[in-house]
Amino acid sequence: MTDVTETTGAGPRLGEMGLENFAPYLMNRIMGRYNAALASEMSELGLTTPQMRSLAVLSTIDGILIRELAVYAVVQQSTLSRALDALDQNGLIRRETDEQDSRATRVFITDAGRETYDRLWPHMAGAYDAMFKGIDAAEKRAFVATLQKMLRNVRRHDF
Amino acid sequence: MTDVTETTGAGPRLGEMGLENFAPYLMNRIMGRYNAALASEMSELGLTTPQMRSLAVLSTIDGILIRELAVYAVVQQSTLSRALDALDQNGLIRRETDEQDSRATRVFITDAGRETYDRLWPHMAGAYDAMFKGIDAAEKRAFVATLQKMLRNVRRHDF
DNA sequence: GAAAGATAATTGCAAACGCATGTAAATCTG
DNA sequence: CAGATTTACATGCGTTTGCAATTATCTTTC
Repeated sequence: MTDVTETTGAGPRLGEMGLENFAPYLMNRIMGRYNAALASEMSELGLTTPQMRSLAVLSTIDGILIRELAVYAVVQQSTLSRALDALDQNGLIRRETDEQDSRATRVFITDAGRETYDRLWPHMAGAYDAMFKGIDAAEKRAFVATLQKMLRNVRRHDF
Repeated sequence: MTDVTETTGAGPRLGEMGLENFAPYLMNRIMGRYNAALASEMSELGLTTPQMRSLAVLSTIDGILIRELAVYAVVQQSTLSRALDALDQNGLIRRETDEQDSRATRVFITDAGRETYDRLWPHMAGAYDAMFKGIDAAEKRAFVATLQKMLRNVRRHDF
């Protein structure tokens, strides 16, 4: 059977398959809203998006290397470096030179950082729930499984 | 049954459900790579991301209002305004005051713009195919259907 | 139908971003 | 094992972005 969402080669143009069937368009629209809504709520907590993401990642993987954190948080390393400066100054994280490799730096979340994360998380959870409203557990599971395949397709790191 | 991806209320923390099961994280990672790869290829064509998206949207919905284009292209209106300046100067689009409402402006893609779109599209199609490698038509359809529900959940416009 | 309020697009300006470079340390090579 | 290359992180600097204010027009209200 023919599938207009199959673009291999020159493929169907966007006009033929329609914007609303083009997954990257939909994903950018959705994440645009999700990120904008969250950024606006974070500004009330005095946090930028890179700062929020850093805390969120560190809440699950503490003591990570800066270059790894940049991948997880989906921010450029130079941007992350400055975000970490701010978090450091506010006592939310701590940087420590790696023991094996003195070029590398590990980042640790502090108790104050965890407290900030605790205030931050309900906003992320709220945005998440809003996004999945009316989508049952099975559909959500299938959706996440596909996302995991896609990430494996496009990522440039082993994580 | 319990579902750790259900975050309603205070919900499970990110650490409990795991980053790799948190859809917004996965979507940001995937779109981060998709957009970065595309942006780098576009720079060789002398186009920025907002310019690329404008042409892509206009290829399917021509003569759209600027404020609508901003929504479809997922760019701030002030950013779009400047992107349109550049596209205009390069003769790829044309701005025309709306007939009913002289505050509003409609944007049209020119023949040169369509030619640029024709050179641009294979890159978008390539990134799209890479992203969905190993994902069959049925899974893709289900995935897009979920995305459409999600967009309806988060969008602030009727389109 | 005039005044007040809302909406469309642009633009000034400060902040944020990303590229390229710098510095330091590790690894690879002959 | 010395020199060359690569890698980690930070930072200088030019560009881009986004917020807020501006201008112009439309809509509502009394």
